[in-house]
Amino acid sequence: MKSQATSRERLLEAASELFYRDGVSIGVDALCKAAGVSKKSMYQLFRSKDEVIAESLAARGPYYNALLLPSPDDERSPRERILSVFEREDELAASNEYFGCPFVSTATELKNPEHPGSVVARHFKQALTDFFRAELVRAGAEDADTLAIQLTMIFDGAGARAVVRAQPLRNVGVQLASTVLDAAGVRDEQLAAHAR
Amino acid sequence: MKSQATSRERLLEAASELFYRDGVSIGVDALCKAAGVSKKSMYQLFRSKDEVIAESLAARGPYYNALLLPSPDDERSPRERILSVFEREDELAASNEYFGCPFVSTATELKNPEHPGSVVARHFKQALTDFFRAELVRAGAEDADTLAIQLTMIFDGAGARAVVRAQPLRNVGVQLASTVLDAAGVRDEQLAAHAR
DNA sequence: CAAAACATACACCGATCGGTTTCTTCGATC
DNA sequence: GATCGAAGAAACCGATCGGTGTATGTTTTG
Repeated sequence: MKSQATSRERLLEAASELFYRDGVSIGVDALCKAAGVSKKSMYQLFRSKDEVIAESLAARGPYYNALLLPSPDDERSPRERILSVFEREDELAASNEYFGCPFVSTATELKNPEHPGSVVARHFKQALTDFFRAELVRAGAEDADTLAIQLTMIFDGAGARAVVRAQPLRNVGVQLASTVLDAAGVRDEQLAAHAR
Repeated sequence: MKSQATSRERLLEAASELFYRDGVSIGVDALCKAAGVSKKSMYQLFRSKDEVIAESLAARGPYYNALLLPSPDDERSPRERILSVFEREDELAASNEYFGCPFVSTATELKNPEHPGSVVARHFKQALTDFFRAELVRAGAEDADTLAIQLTMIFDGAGARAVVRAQPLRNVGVQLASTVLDAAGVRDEQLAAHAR
């Protein structure tokens, strides 16, 4: 027993890290070596490298959501719950190992929007938008759809800043999101589930 | 004479297009074939493929700026000049051949922030921020530095939306930028060079 | 203990990678 | 018309690409 995780789990975990850190162009040999799994085994667990890309990205979803999103029993106001996402992202970006949202990065590298990995990325981004939308609805905001998209754009814009390694100014994303919520009349005092 | 452009020009132009459309992983052979230049010639015009990447990106800068930024003798208000950038981006994104900002895309693929191409990308983003900042100063906005960064983030967030091919909702970036300018008190009536 | 199932290491496949070299062809100069 | 340099086509280099086949264990199962 070299580890209690299955070959599949080790493979997906190594893939998540390597594809994010070094790009999806990293070779299958290097990936298998890092995972401690033979190529043969990999190819009978997955049909192709592309499938590994897509599945490792999909597996990253819940983990990444847990990092970013407030827990469901976090009873702060919708506004605070939304802003906490940008605070989390800001913390991540400060850690020097953050090169932007992994889903956007991978989609950027894959180019082809039909690639299974791109589909996963699109779904994840929609899930983030859905989270924002649900909170905005709870807060009673008008035009929650557009606002949710705008918040997602701010999130990815902050990610792009990390990608190009612009000078790290803290909390710019949080401030920007605050401005948008202010303009939309989403305030702290609004109680959850008390949407007018 | 196969074309009036020099080998160098043809190479950089083909590189700009192929690296953007297919990614920087595209091979040197394919690049040279597309440019109608022999590998031999390429390697005596440039030291390495990495140098071609950086120079083709740098060459794209002025062209891309001309596409996005209003001309200096465009006499609209700073606010309108700023918003026009997001309108331009929105038009680009609608064209189905736009996969996000080329500079952010390339930096994402390169991973290494020390790569000459990443340096060029960082400079370009700073130039865009500088444009926003100059307009904001002209409009008399407070905290022009932070606002300029926020506008750049919105720009790149809209680019990320194009990358993941989210459902194309028009003018979301423009609206978002408007909201931010409204909140900052940057209005149309403010005349250029009449900063308070 | 034997048999079957599995996972390993590793050679191998054709293709392509970034980069170099050789040879040829062409056009300008004297 | 002879000479020279620039540029093109293409072979070549070792390395690596995604993917497959084989042969040797190592477990699990009966």
